[in-house]
Amino acid sequence: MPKASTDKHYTVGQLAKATGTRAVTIRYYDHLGLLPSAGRTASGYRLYTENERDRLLFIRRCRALGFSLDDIRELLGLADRREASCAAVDAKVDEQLEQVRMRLRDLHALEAELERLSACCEGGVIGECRIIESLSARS
Amino acid sequence: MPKASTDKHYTVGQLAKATGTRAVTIRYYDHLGLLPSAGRTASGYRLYTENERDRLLFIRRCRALGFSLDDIRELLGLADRREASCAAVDAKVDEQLEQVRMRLRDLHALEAELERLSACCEGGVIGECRIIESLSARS
DNA sequence: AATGAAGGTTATAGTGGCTATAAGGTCAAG
DNA sequence: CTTGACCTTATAGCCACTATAACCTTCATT
Repeated sequence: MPKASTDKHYTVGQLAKATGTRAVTIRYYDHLGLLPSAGRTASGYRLYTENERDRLLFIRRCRALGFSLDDIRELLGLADRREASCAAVDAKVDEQLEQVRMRLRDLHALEAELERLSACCEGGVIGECRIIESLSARS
Repeated sequence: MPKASTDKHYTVGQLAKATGTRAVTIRYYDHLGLLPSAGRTASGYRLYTENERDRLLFIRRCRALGFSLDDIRELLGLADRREASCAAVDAKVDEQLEQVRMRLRDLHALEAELERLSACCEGGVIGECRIIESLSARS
């Protein structure tokens, strides 16, 4: 890793473009303390370095995997402790994987039920619609 | 099922038990106008009839299928027009089905990526963890 | 009749992860 | 020296609830 120009600076807007994040979202992360200690220009503009850009990219990758911001806060904390065991990281990933699988199971069930409903419509009037019938109480 | 006493009345709590919905949620639906015109006792308690119980069950079934409350408001409107074509109902179901399938595709991709991540952890320290590496910027 | 528990009522604020709006300050170019 | 693109903050809204507070009603027991 040749760290050539490590002192490149970004305003929020530039960082937004560089990372595919909206500026408001960056400010939101700042507000939450996820992207802390941004430097400021004399006039109060945020100034980010490559360090913070990388941190933001890390956050966005985690978000894309479905991690909550709280999860990400933990992951960021772990990532900084280079000598610690990575068991906790692995556990977080496995936990997230399990949650995704649970949601998949739920959605598959939903899909099946919606398919069933869709198939039973024969194109008549609502008074005879099996979909509405199915959704209505007949207990 | 002999529908003996069609004028059975429910307080919120009773309706909650009868439908597996929380009382607060029922009041919330009332507030939104989804479960309108509940009668009131002299002292101001809501009083629901079997009509409203059925309407609530309809809402809950739709919710279980992932429909938004706005969708449900539409579906309720449709369900009442017994002579109208049920094409709109069918379309709503198909649209919801398509959305569920989209979310399924997204989640399957997430699952695959998380599986990949999980598999690449070899149980060392964080400094060498491939998961953290994967999540960190290397562009 | 008094009391206490279990119900009911309202209004308001919080959840998560942003997004939208308002009302203003800064900066480079023409 | 003005225009327009950028930046700043604070606040409110989204969805479908959930939680809290402060109060009122009903019913059973003493």
